[in-house]
Amino acid sequence: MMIVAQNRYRPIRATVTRTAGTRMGQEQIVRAMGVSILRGDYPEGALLPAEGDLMSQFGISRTVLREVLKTLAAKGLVVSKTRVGTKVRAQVDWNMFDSDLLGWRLDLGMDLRFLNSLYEIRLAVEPAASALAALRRSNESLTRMRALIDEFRQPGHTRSTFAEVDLALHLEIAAASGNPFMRSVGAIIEAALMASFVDSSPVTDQGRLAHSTEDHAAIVEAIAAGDAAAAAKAMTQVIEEGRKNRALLLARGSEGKIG
Amino acid sequence: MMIVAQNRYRPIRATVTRTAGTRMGQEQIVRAMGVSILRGDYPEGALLPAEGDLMSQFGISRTVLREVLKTLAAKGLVVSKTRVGTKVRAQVDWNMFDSDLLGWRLDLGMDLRFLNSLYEIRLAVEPAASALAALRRSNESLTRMRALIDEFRQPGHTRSTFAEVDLALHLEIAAASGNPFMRSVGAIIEAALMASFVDSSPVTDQGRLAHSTEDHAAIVEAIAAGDAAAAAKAMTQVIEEGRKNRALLLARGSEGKIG
DNA sequence: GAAGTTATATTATCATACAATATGGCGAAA
DNA sequence: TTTCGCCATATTGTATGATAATATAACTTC
Repeated sequence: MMIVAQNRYRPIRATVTRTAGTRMGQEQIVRAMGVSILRGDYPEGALLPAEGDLMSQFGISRTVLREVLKTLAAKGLVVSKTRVGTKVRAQVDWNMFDSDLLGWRLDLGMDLRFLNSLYEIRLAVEPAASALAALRRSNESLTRMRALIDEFRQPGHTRSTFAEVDLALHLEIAAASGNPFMRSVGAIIEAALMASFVDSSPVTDQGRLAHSTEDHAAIVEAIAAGDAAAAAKAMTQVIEEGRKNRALLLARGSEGKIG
Repeated sequence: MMIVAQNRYRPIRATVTRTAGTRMGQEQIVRAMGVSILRGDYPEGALLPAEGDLMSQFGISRTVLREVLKTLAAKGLVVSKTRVGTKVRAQVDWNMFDSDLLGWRLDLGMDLRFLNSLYEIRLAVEPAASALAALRRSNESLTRMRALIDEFRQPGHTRSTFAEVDLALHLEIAAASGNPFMRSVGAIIEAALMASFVDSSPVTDQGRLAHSTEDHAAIVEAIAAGDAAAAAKAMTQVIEEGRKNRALLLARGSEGKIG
Protein backbone atom coordinates (compact mmCIF):
# COMPACT_ATOMS: atom_id res chain seq x y z
CA MET A 1 0.00 0.00 0.00
CA MET A 2 1.62 3.19 -1.17
CA ILE A 3 -0.26 6.04 0.37
CA VAL A 4 1.54 9.30 -0.02
CA ALA A 5 0.15 11.88 2.34
CA GLN A 6 0.47 14.96 0.17
CA ASN A 7 0.18 17.69 2.67
CA ARG A 8 2.51 19.89 0.71
CA TYR A 9 1.74 22.64 -1.68
CA ARG A 10 2.30 22.92 -5.36
CA PRO A 11 5.53 23.97 -7.00
CA ILE A 12 6.85 27.46 -6.62
CA ARG A 13 6.58 29.21 -9.92
CA ALA A 14 9.70 31.20 -10.51
CA THR A 15 8.95 34.73 -11.66
CA VAL A 16 12.17 34.74 -13.59
CA THR A 17 11.95 32.67 -16.73
CA ARG A 18 14.97 30.54 -17.15
CA THR A 19 16.39 30.45 -20.64
CA ALA A 20 18.12 27.21 -21.41
CA GLY A 21 21.74 27.24 -20.44
CA THR A 22 21.46 30.25 -18.15
CA ARG A 23 22.07 29.74 -14.48
CA MET A 24 19.70 31.43 -12.09
CA GLY A 25 22.16 32.16 -9.34
CA GLN A 26 21.47 31.62 -5.71
CA GLU A 27 20.34 35.20 -5.20
CA GLN A 28 17.55 34.85 -7.72
CA ILE A 29 16.38 31.57 -6.26
CA VAL A 30 16.16 33.17 -2.85
CA ARG A 31 14.19 36.00 -4.36
CA ALA A 32 11.85 33.70 -6.26
CA MET A 33 11.05 31.67 -3.19
CA GLY A 34 10.89 34.74 -0.96
CA VAL A 35 8.47 36.50 -3.27
CA SER A 36 6.39 33.38 -3.52
CA ILE A 37 6.04 33.21 0.24
CA LEU A 38 5.38 36.94 0.58
CA ARG A 39 2.70 36.69 -2.08
CA GLY A 40 0.92 34.20 0.11
CA ASP A 41 1.33 31.13 -2.08
CA TYR A 42 1.71 29.16 1.14
CA PRO A 43 -0.62 29.70 4.07
CA GLU A 44 0.94 30.27 7.44
CA GLY A 45 2.22 26.96 8.77
CA ALA A 46 2.08 25.21 5.41
CA LEU A 47 4.89 22.95 4.29
CA LEU A 48 7.05 23.86 1.35
CA PRO A 49 7.69 21.13 -1.22
CA ALA A 50 10.31 18.64 -0.06
CA GLU A 51 13.95 19.28 -0.83
CA GLY A 52 13.98 16.81 -3.68
CA ASP A 53 11.09 18.52 -5.43
CA LEU A 54 12.52 21.99 -5.00
CA MET A 55 15.86 20.78 -6.34
CA SER A 56 14.31 19.55 -9.56
CA GLN A 57 11.98 22.52 -9.89
CA PHE A 58 14.83 24.99 -9.83
CA GLY A 59 17.42 22.70 -11.31
CA ILE A 60 19.90 23.22 -8.51
CA SER A 61 21.91 20.98 -6.26
CA ARG A 62 20.95 20.22 -2.71
CA THR A 63 23.82 22.31 -1.43
CA VAL A 64 22.48 25.44 -3.04
CA LEU A 65 18.91 24.71 -2.11
CA ARG A 66 19.81 24.27 1.52
CA GLU A 67 21.75 27.51 1.58
CA VAL A 68 18.73 29.22 0.07
CA LEU A 69 16.47 27.79 2.74
CA LYS A 70 18.93 28.84 5.43
CA THR A 71 18.79 32.36 4.09
CA LEU A 72 15.01 32.40 4.22
CA ALA A 73 15.10 30.87 7.70
CA ALA A 74 17.50 33.57 8.91
CA LYS A 75 15.00 36.21 7.81
CA GLY A 76 12.28 34.49 9.76
CA LEU A 77 10.25 33.31 6.77
CA VAL A 78 10.54 29.57 7.28
CA VAL A 79 11.71 26.98 9.75
CA SER A 80 12.93 23.48 8.97
CA LYS A 81 12.74 20.38 11.08
CA THR A 82 14.12 16.94 10.52
CA ARG A 83 11.61 14.47 9.20
CA VAL A 84 8.91 17.12 9.11
CA GLY A 85 9.81 19.57 6.40
CA THR A 86 10.15 23.30 5.95
CA LYS A 87 7.24 25.29 7.29
CA VAL A 88 6.25 28.86 6.49
CA ARG A 89 6.25 30.84 9.71
CA ALA A 90 3.57 33.30 10.80
CA GLN A 91 3.83 36.77 9.30
CA VAL A 92 4.50 38.29 12.69
CA ASP A 93 7.77 36.36 12.78
CA TRP A 94 9.00 37.79 9.51
CA ASN A 95 11.59 40.47 9.89
CA MET A 96 9.90 43.30 8.04
CA PHE A 97 12.90 45.60 8.40
CA ASP A 98 15.04 43.34 6.28
CA SER A 99 15.95 45.16 3.11
CA ASP A 100 15.58 42.06 0.97
CA LEU A 101 12.07 41.46 2.26
CA LEU A 102 11.18 45.06 1.55
CA GLY A 103 12.57 44.76 -1.94
CA TRP A 104 10.60 41.58 -2.65
CA ARG A 105 7.52 43.29 -1.30
CA LEU A 106 7.98 46.06 -3.83
CA ASP A 107 8.35 43.47 -6.57
CA LEU A 108 4.83 42.33 -5.78
CA GLY A 109 3.49 45.74 -6.58
CA MET A 110 2.62 48.64 -4.40
CA ASP A 111 -0.72 48.66 -2.70
CA LEU A 112 -2.03 51.57 -0.70
CA ARG A 113 -2.13 49.67 2.53
CA PHE A 114 1.53 48.78 2.40
CA LEU A 115 2.53 52.28 1.37
CA ASN A 116 0.55 53.68 4.25
CA SER A 117 2.33 51.38 6.67
CA LEU A 118 5.66 52.67 5.41
CA TYR A 119 4.65 56.26 6.07
CA GLU A 120 3.27 55.45 9.49
CA ILE A 121 6.45 53.87 10.72
CA ARG A 122 8.50 56.67 9.22
CA LEU A 123 6.34 59.23 11.00
CA ALA A 124 6.94 57.39 14.25
CA VAL A 125 10.67 56.96 14.00
CA GLU A 126 12.19 59.71 11.90
CA PRO A 127 10.98 62.72 13.88
CA ALA A 128 12.30 61.06 17.02
CA ALA A 129 15.59 60.43 15.26
CA SER A 130 15.76 64.07 14.22
CA ALA A 131 15.17 65.18 17.78
CA LEU A 132 17.99 62.98 19.03
CA ALA A 133 20.22 64.14 16.21
CA ALA A 134 19.66 67.72 17.34
CA LEU A 135 21.11 66.77 20.70
CA ARG A 136 23.91 64.48 19.62
CA ARG A 137 25.07 65.26 16.12
CA SER A 138 28.79 65.66 15.60
CA ASN A 139 30.16 68.58 13.67
CA GLU A 140 31.31 66.26 10.90
CA SER A 141 27.81 64.90 10.57
CA LEU A 142 26.36 68.38 10.43
CA THR A 143 28.84 69.29 7.72
CA ARG A 144 27.70 66.34 5.66
CA MET A 145 24.06 67.35 6.14
CA ARG A 146 24.74 70.85 4.91
CA ALA A 147 26.62 69.53 1.93
CA LEU A 148 23.56 67.48 1.09
CA ILE A 149 21.35 70.56 1.32
CA ASP A 150 23.70 72.19 -1.18
CA GLU A 151 23.22 69.14 -3.37
CA PHE A 152 19.49 69.61 -3.11
CA ARG A 153 19.89 73.14 -4.40
CA GLN A 154 21.88 72.15 -7.46
CA PRO A 155 19.89 72.83 -10.60
CA GLY A 156 18.93 70.21 -13.15
CA HIS A 157 17.79 67.47 -10.81
CA THR A 158 15.92 64.55 -12.24
CA ARG A 159 13.50 62.75 -9.95
CA SER A 160 16.12 60.06 -9.60
CA THR A 161 19.02 62.28 -8.56
CA PHE A 162 16.73 64.21 -6.26
CA ALA A 163 15.59 61.07 -4.52
CA GLU A 164 19.18 59.96 -4.14
CA VAL A 165 20.08 63.08 -2.20
CA ASP A 166 16.84 62.81 -0.29
CA LEU A 167 17.67 59.30 0.85
CA ALA A 168 21.22 60.23 1.78
CA LEU A 169 20.04 63.04 4.04
CA HIS A 170 17.47 60.94 5.81
CA LEU A 171 20.07 58.24 6.42
CA GLU A 172 22.56 60.78 7.69
CA ILE A 173 20.03 62.09 10.18
CA ALA A 174 19.08 58.61 11.29
CA ALA A 175 22.74 57.83 11.87
CA ALA A 176 23.28 61.11 13.72
CA SER A 177 20.64 60.05 16.21
CA GLY A 178 23.28 57.78 17.66
CA ASN A 179 20.69 55.05 17.94
CA PRO A 180 21.50 51.95 15.88
CA PHE A 181 17.85 50.93 15.72
CA MET A 182 16.82 54.18 14.16
CA ARG A 183 19.56 53.80 11.62
CA SER A 184 18.25 50.32 10.84
CA VAL A 185 15.03 51.94 9.70
CA GLY A 186 17.04 53.12 6.72
CA ALA A 187 15.87 50.12 4.74
CA ILE A 188 12.32 51.35 5.14
CA ILE A 189 13.14 54.87 4.11
CA GLU A 190 14.78 53.49 1.01
CA ALA A 191 11.77 51.35 0.21
CA ALA A 192 9.47 54.33 0.57
CA LEU A 193 11.57 56.39 -1.82
CA MET A 194 11.86 53.50 -4.23
CA ALA A 195 8.09 53.43 -4.26
CA SER A 196 8.16 56.90 -5.78
CA PHE A 197 9.42 55.37 -9.01
CA VAL A 198 7.02 52.56 -9.66
CA ASP A 199 4.79 54.85 -11.62
CA SER A 200 6.24 56.28 -14.79
CA SER A 201 4.89 59.77 -14.33
CA PRO A 202 7.47 62.22 -15.58
CA VAL A 203 6.33 64.92 -13.20
CA THR A 204 9.38 66.86 -12.17
CA ASP A 205 7.45 69.79 -10.86
CA GLN A 206 10.32 72.14 -10.07
CA GLY A 207 8.29 74.15 -7.64
CA ARG A 208 7.57 71.12 -5.58
CA LEU A 209 11.22 70.12 -5.53
CA ALA A 210 12.23 73.57 -4.35
CA HIS A 211 9.60 73.44 -1.66
CA SER A 212 10.82 70.04 -0.51
CA THR A 213 14.38 71.32 -0.47
CA GLU A 214 13.52 74.13 1.91
CA ASP A 215 11.59 71.75 4.13
CA HIS A 216 14.66 69.57 4.36
CA ALA A 217 16.86 72.56 5.04
CA ALA A 218 14.61 73.42 7.97
CA ILE A 219 15.36 70.06 9.56
CA VAL A 220 19.07 70.54 9.22
CA GLU A 221 18.98 74.04 10.64
CA ALA A 222 16.96 72.87 13.63
CA ILE A 223 19.48 70.12 14.20
CA ALA A 224 22.30 72.62 13.88
CA ALA A 225 20.62 74.82 16.46
CA GLY A 226 20.19 71.89 18.81
CA ASP A 227 16.44 72.43 18.81
CA ALA A 228 15.04 68.93 19.21
CA ALA A 229 11.38 69.85 19.09
CA ALA A 230 11.78 71.94 15.95
CA ALA A 231 13.81 69.20 14.30
CA ALA A 232 11.09 66.67 14.99
CA LYS A 233 8.41 68.98 13.72
CA ALA A 234 10.30 69.80 10.54
CA MET A 235 10.86 66.11 9.87
CA THR A 236 7.20 65.36 10.37
CA GLN A 237 6.40 68.10 7.90
CA VAL A 238 8.68 66.60 5.27
CA ILE A 239 7.23 63.11 5.59
CA GLU A 240 3.63 64.30 5.62
CA GLU A 241 4.31 66.32 2.51
CA GLY A 242 5.75 63.25 0.80
CA ARG A 243 2.71 61.27 1.74
CA LYS A 244 0.40 63.93 0.39
CA ASN A 245 2.16 64.07 -2.97
CA ARG A 246 2.23 60.34 -3.17
CA ALA A 247 -1.49 60.20 -2.52
CA LEU A 248 -2.06 62.60 -5.40
CA LEU A 249 -0.10 60.36 -7.75
CA LEU A 250 -1.98 57.31 -6.63
CA ALA A 251 -5.32 59.03 -7.10
CA ARG A 252 -4.49 59.42 -10.77
CA GLY A 253 -4.15 55.68 -11.21
CA SER A 254 -7.35 53.74 -11.69
CA GLU A 255 -6.52 51.00 -9.20
CA GLY A 256 -4.73 50.84 -5.92
CA LYS A 257 -2.10 48.65 -7.43
CA ILE A 258 0.72 49.94 -9.55
CA GLY A 259 3.64 48.34 -11.35
CA MET B 1 58.95 31.80 -2.30
CA MET B 2 55.99 31.12 -0.07
CA ILE B 3 54.64 34.43 1.09
CA VAL B 4 51.25 34.10 2.72
CA ALA B 5 49.54 37.43 2.96
CA GLN B 6 47.82 37.06 6.29
CA ASN B 7 45.25 39.75 6.11
CA ARG B 8 42.81 37.72 8.14
CA TYR B 9 42.07 37.83 11.78
CA ARG B 10 42.65 35.34 14.50
CA PRO B 11 40.39 32.45 15.36
CA ILE B 12 36.95 33.03 16.74
CA ARG B 13 36.89 31.91 20.29
CA ALA B 14 33.66 30.10 20.96
CA THR B 15 31.99 31.25 24.14
CA VAL B 16 30.55 27.81 24.59
CA THR B 17 33.17 25.35 25.74
CA ARG B 18 32.90 22.15 23.87
CA THR B 19 33.15 19.03 25.97
CA ALA B 20 34.63 16.12 24.12
CA GLY B 21 32.05 14.10 22.33
CA THR B 22 29.40 16.80 22.43
CA ARG B 23 28.35 18.36 19.19
CA MET B 24 27.86 22.08 19.12
CA GLY B 25 24.97 22.18 16.74
CA GLN B 26 24.60 24.63 13.93
CA GLU B 27 22.60 27.04 16.04
CA GLN B 28 25.37 27.41 18.57
CA ILE B 29 27.99 27.92 15.89
CA VAL B 30 25.92 30.69 14.39
CA ARG B 31 25.60 32.23 17.82
CA ALA B 32 29.30 31.93 18.58
CA MET B 33 30.29 33.62 15.34
CA GLY B 34 27.52 36.17 15.59
CA VAL B 35 28.49 37.15 19.11
CA SER B 36 32.09 37.35 18.07
CA ILE B 37 31.25 39.78 15.30
CA LEU B 38 28.90 41.83 17.47
CA ARG B 39 31.59 42.05 20.13
CA GLY B 40 33.79 43.74 17.58
CA ASP B 41 36.41 41.02 17.22
CA TYR B 42 36.53 41.94 13.58
CA PRO B 43 36.70 45.55 12.46
CA GLU B 44 34.25 46.67 9.81
CA GLY B 45 35.39 45.33 6.49
CA ALA B 46 37.80 42.79 7.96
CA LEU B 47 38.01 39.29 6.56
CA LEU B 48 36.94 36.32 8.59
CA PRO B 49 39.28 33.33 8.66
CA ALA B 50 39.06 31.25 5.51
CA GLU B 51 36.57 28.42 5.32
CA GLY B 52 39.20 25.79 5.98
CA ASP B 53 40.35 27.47 9.17
CA LEU B 54 36.83 27.95 10.48
CA MET B 55 36.04 24.32 9.74
CA SER B 56 38.89 23.08 11.86
CA GLN B 57 38.34 25.65 14.60
CA PHE B 58 34.77 24.55 15.13
CA GLY B 59 35.26 20.97 14.08
CA ILE B 60 32.48 21.06 11.52
CA SER B 61 32.12 20.14 7.91
CA ARG B 62 32.16 22.61 5.12
CA THR B 63 28.48 22.03 4.50
CA VAL B 64 27.56 23.24 7.96
CA LEU B 65 30.02 26.10 7.94
CA ARG B 66 28.62 27.44 4.71
CA GLU B 67 25.07 27.27 6.00
CA VAL B 68 26.21 29.15 9.07
CA LEU B 69 27.81 31.84 6.95
CA LYS B 70 24.67 32.07 4.83
CA THR B 71 22.66 32.65 7.97
CA LEU B 72 24.96 35.44 9.08
CA ALA B 73 24.89 36.90 5.58
CA ALA B 74 21.10 36.90 5.55
CA LYS B 75 21.11 38.97 8.72
CA GLY B 76 23.43 41.49 7.11
CA LEU B 77 26.49 40.71 9.23
CA VAL B 78 28.81 39.46 6.52
CA VAL B 79 29.17 39.17 2.80
CA SER B 80 31.13 36.53 0.92
CA LYS B 81 32.81 36.81 -2.45
CA THR B 82 34.59 34.25 -4.51
CA ARG B 83 38.34 34.34 -4.22
CA VAL B 84 38.16 37.21 -1.73
CA GLY B 85 36.70 35.81 1.45
CA THR B 86 33.95 36.66 3.89
CA LYS B 87 33.93 40.27 4.99
CA VAL B 88 32.26 41.78 8.03
CA ARG B 89 29.83 44.44 6.85
CA ALA B 90 29.42 47.89 8.34
CA GLN B 91 27.26 48.08 11.44
CA VAL B 92 24.67 50.18 9.63
CA ASP B 93 24.00 47.19 7.40
CA TRP B 94 23.22 44.88 10.29
CA ASN B 95 19.56 44.24 10.79
CA MET B 96 19.21 45.36 14.39
CA PHE B 97 15.57 44.29 14.55
CA ASP B 98 16.50 40.66 14.11
CA SER B 99 15.63 38.76 17.26
CA ASP B 100 18.76 36.63 17.09
CA LEU B 101 20.96 39.68 16.86
CA LEU B 102 19.20 41.21 19.82
CA GLY B 103 19.64 38.02 21.78
CA TRP B 104 23.34 37.84 21.01
CA ARG B 105 23.67 41.45 21.99
CA LEU B 106 22.20 40.65 25.37
CA ASP B 107 24.67 37.79 25.72
CA LEU B 108 27.43 40.35 25.56
CA GLY B 109 26.10 42.06 28.65
CA MET B 110 23.91 45.04 29.05
CA ASP B 111 25.47 48.44 28.85
CA LEU B 112 23.59 51.64 29.53
CA ARG B 113 24.01 52.94 26.05
CA PHE B 114 22.36 49.94 24.47
CA LEU B 115 19.58 49.88 27.02
CA ASN B 116 18.93 53.52 26.35
CA SER B 117 18.68 52.88 22.63
CA LEU B 118 16.07 50.23 23.29
CA TYR B 119 13.94 52.64 25.27
CA GLU B 120 14.33 55.39 22.71
CA ILE B 121 13.03 53.29 19.87
CA ARG B 122 10.23 51.94 22.00
CA LEU B 123 9.22 55.49 22.91
CA ALA B 124 9.14 56.35 19.25
CA VAL B 125 7.18 53.38 17.99
CA GLU B 126 4.92 52.04 20.70
CA PRO B 127 2.91 55.18 21.44
CA ALA B 128 2.30 55.53 17.72
CA ALA B 129 1.22 51.89 17.60
CA SER B 130 -1.15 52.46 20.50
CA ALA B 131 -2.68 55.44 18.75
CA LEU B 132 -3.30 53.39 15.62
CA ALA B 133 -4.64 50.52 17.69
CA ALA B 134 -7.19 52.89 19.20
CA LEU B 135 -8.47 53.55 15.70
CA ARG B 136 -8.27 50.09 14.24
CA ARG B 137 -8.46 47.42 16.91
CA SER B 138 -10.91 44.60 16.35
CA ASN B 139 -13.25 43.53 19.11
CA GLU B 140 -11.42 40.21 19.38
CA SER B 141 -8.16 42.00 19.90
CA LEU B 142 -9.69 44.21 22.56
CA THR B 143 -11.04 41.15 24.31
CA ARG B 144 -7.56 39.64 24.40
CA MET B 145 -6.16 42.88 25.81
CA ARG B 146 -8.69 42.95 28.60
CA ALA B 147 -7.99 39.31 29.39
CA LEU B 148 -4.35 40.26 29.74
CA ILE B 149 -5.21 43.07 32.11
CA ASP B 150 -7.06 40.49 34.20
CA GLU B 151 -3.92 38.40 34.12
CA PHE B 152 -1.98 41.40 35.38
CA ARG B 153 -4.32 41.59 38.33
CA GLN B 154 -3.92 37.97 39.36
CA PRO B 155 -2.15 37.76 42.69
CA GLY B 156 1.10 35.95 43.27
CA HIS B 157 3.03 37.19 40.26
CA THR B 158 6.74 36.62 40.15
CA ARG B 159 8.82 39.04 38.15
CA SER B 160 8.97 36.40 35.47
CA THR B 161 5.25 35.78 35.12
CA PHE B 162 4.58 39.49 35.32
CA ALA B 163 7.00 40.21 32.51
CA GLU B 164 5.40 37.50 30.43
CA VAL B 165 1.99 39.16 30.60
CA ASP B 166 3.64 42.52 30.06
CA LEU B 167 5.25 41.33 26.83
CA ALA B 168 2.05 39.70 25.61
CA LEU B 169 0.09 42.91 26.02
CA HIS B 170 2.64 45.05 24.26
CA LEU B 171 2.73 42.58 21.37
CA GLU B 172 -1.04 42.51 21.17
CA ILE B 173 -1.15 46.28 20.95
CA ALA B 174 1.58 46.36 18.33
CA ALA B 175 -0.37 43.82 16.29
CA ALA B 176 -3.61 45.73 16.74
CA SER B 177 -1.97 48.73 15.10
CA GLY B 178 -2.49 46.90 11.83
CA ASN B 179 0.99 47.93 10.80
CA PRO B 180 3.33 44.98 10.20
CA PHE B 181 6.40 47.11 10.84
CA MET B 182 5.22 48.09 14.26
CA ARG B 183 4.57 44.46 15.03
CA SER B 184 8.12 43.66 13.94
CA VAL B 185 9.36 45.87 16.75
CA GLY B 186 8.18 43.07 19.03
CA ALA B 187 11.67 41.61 19.04
CA ILE B 188 12.91 44.83 20.60
CA ILE B 189 10.21 44.91 23.22
CA GLU B 190 11.13 41.38 24.13
CA ALA B 191 14.80 42.26 24.39
CA ALA B 192 14.02 45.20 26.64
CA LEU B 193 11.97 43.02 28.97
CA MET B 194 14.62 40.31 28.93
CA ALA B 195 17.03 42.94 30.07
CA SER B 196 15.00 43.25 33.24
CA PHE B 197 16.34 39.88 34.30
CA VAL B 198 20.05 40.16 33.83
CA ASP B 199 20.44 41.41 37.37
CA SER B 200 19.51 38.96 40.07
CA SER B 201 17.75 41.48 42.27
CA PRO B 202 14.76 39.74 43.82
CA VAL B 203 12.83 42.96 44.09
CA THR B 204 9.19 42.10 43.55
CA ASP B 205 7.92 45.34 44.98
CA GLN B 206 4.21 44.61 44.90
CA GLY B 207 3.30 48.26 45.00
CA ARG B 208 5.24 48.91 41.87
CA LEU B 209 3.64 46.00 40.07
CA ALA B 210 0.18 47.24 40.98
CA HIS B 211 1.09 50.67 39.75
CA SER B 212 2.37 49.27 36.48
CA THR B 213 -0.80 47.22 36.11
CA GLU B 214 -3.00 50.30 36.31
CA ASP B 215 -0.79 52.15 33.87
CA HIS B 216 -1.26 49.31 31.40
CA ALA B 217 -4.99 49.25 32.03
CA ALA B 218 -5.09 52.92 31.10
CA ILE B 219 -3.68 52.12 27.68
CA VAL B 220 -6.27 49.46 27.05
CA GLU B 221 -9.14 51.64 28.14
CA ALA B 222 -7.96 54.46 25.89
CA ILE B 223 -7.78 52.00 23.01
CA ALA B 224 -11.23 50.72 23.87
CA ALA B 225 -12.55 54.27 23.82
CA GLY B 226 -10.93 54.92 20.47
CA ASP B 227 -8.96 57.79 21.96
CA ALA B 228 -5.71 57.75 19.98
CA ALA B 229 -4.04 60.62 21.79
CA ALA B 230 -4.79 59.19 25.22
CA ALA B 231 -3.58 55.76 24.16
CA ALA B 232 -0.29 57.19 22.97
CA LYS B 233 0.15 59.18 26.14
CA ALA B 234 -0.61 56.22 28.37
CA MET B 235 1.85 54.06 26.48
CA THR B 236 4.52 56.72 26.78
CA GLN B 237 3.87 56.79 30.50
CA VAL B 238 4.34 53.03 30.81
CA ILE B 239 7.62 53.00 28.94
CA GLU B 240 9.02 56.01 30.77
CA GLU B 241 8.14 54.39 34.07
CA GLY B 242 9.95 51.22 33.02
CA ARG B 243 12.98 53.21 32.07
CA LYS B 244 12.97 55.01 35.40
CA ASN B 245 12.80 51.80 37.39
CA ARG B 246 15.48 50.28 35.27
CA ALA B 247 17.71 53.28 35.89
CA LEU B 248 17.26 52.81 39.61
CA LEU B 249 18.34 49.20 39.40
CA LEU B 250 21.35 50.10 37.35
CA ALA B 251 22.36 52.82 39.75
CA ARG B 252 22.68 50.21 42.45
CA GLY B 253 25.27 48.33 40.45
CA SER B 254 28.82 49.65 40.63
CA GLU B 255 29.44 49.55 36.90
CA GLY B 256 27.37 50.20 33.83
CA LYS B 257 27.81 46.62 32.78
CA ILE B 258 25.83 43.77 34.21
CA GLY B 259 25.69 40.09 33.60
C1' DG C 1 57.03 51.63 -16.36
C1' DA C 2 52.34 50.36 -18.15
C1' DA C 3 49.25 47.21 -20.00
C1' DG C 4 47.74 42.87 -20.92
C1' DT C 5 48.10 37.79 -19.73
C1' DT C 6 48.52 33.86 -16.95
C1' DA C 7 48.67 31.46 -12.48
C1' DT C 8 46.55 30.59 -8.16
C1' DA C 9 43.92 30.78 -4.04
C1' DT C 10 39.27 31.10 -2.45
C1' DT C 11 34.54 30.78 -2.56
C1' DA C 12 30.47 28.58 -5.34
C1' DT C 13 28.33 24.52 -6.86
C1' DC C 14 27.71 19.60 -7.56
C1' DA C 15 27.17 14.67 -6.31
C1' DT C 16 26.92 11.00 -3.05
C1' DA C 17 26.76 8.81 1.24
C1' DC C 18 25.61 8.44 5.99
C1' DA C 19 23.44 10.21 10.50
C1' DA C 20 19.72 12.00 13.24
C1' DT C 21 15.01 12.44 14.10
C1' DA C 22 9.95 12.93 14.12
C1' DT C 23 5.88 10.68 12.36
C1' DG C 24 2.81 6.97 11.78
C1' DG C 25 1.91 2.16 12.02
C1' DC C 26 2.00 -2.03 14.53
C1' DG C 27 1.49 -4.79 18.35
C1' DA C 28 1.15 -5.85 23.20
C1' DA C 29 -0.84 -5.03 27.46
C1' DA C 30 -4.47 -3.10 30.42
C1' DT D 1 -11.48 -0.90 23.10
C1' DT D 2 -7.94 1.97 24.57
C1' DT D 3 -3.45 3.10 25.73
C1' DC D 4 1.21 2.67 25.79
C1' DG D 5 5.60 1.54 23.85
C1' DC D 6 8.36 -0.17 20.14
C1' DC D 7 9.86 0.01 15.40
C1' DA D 8 10.06 1.07 10.38
C1' DT D 9 10.46 4.88 7.32
C1' DA D 10 10.65 9.26 5.17
C1' DT D 11 12.78 13.72 5.58
C1' DT D 12 16.05 16.92 6.96
C1' DG D 13 20.96 17.34 8.99
C1' DT D 14 25.94 16.48 8.40
C1' DA D 15 30.06 14.81 6.18
C1' DT D 16 33.35 14.22 2.28
C1' DG D 17 35.50 14.91 -2.03
C1' DA D 18 35.53 16.83 -6.47
C1' DT D 19 34.81 20.40 -10.04
C1' DA D 20 33.56 25.29 -11.54
C1' DA D 21 33.83 30.22 -11.25
C1' DT D 22 36.26 34.27 -10.15
C1' DA D 23 39.09 38.04 -8.25
C1' DT D 24 43.71 38.94 -6.85
C1' DA D 25 48.46 38.72 -7.59
C1' DA D 26 52.36 37.51 -10.18
C1' DC D 27 54.34 37.65 -14.57
C1' DT D 28 55.38 38.74 -19.17
C1' DT D 29 55.56 41.67 -22.97
C1' DC D 30 55.93 45.94 -25.12
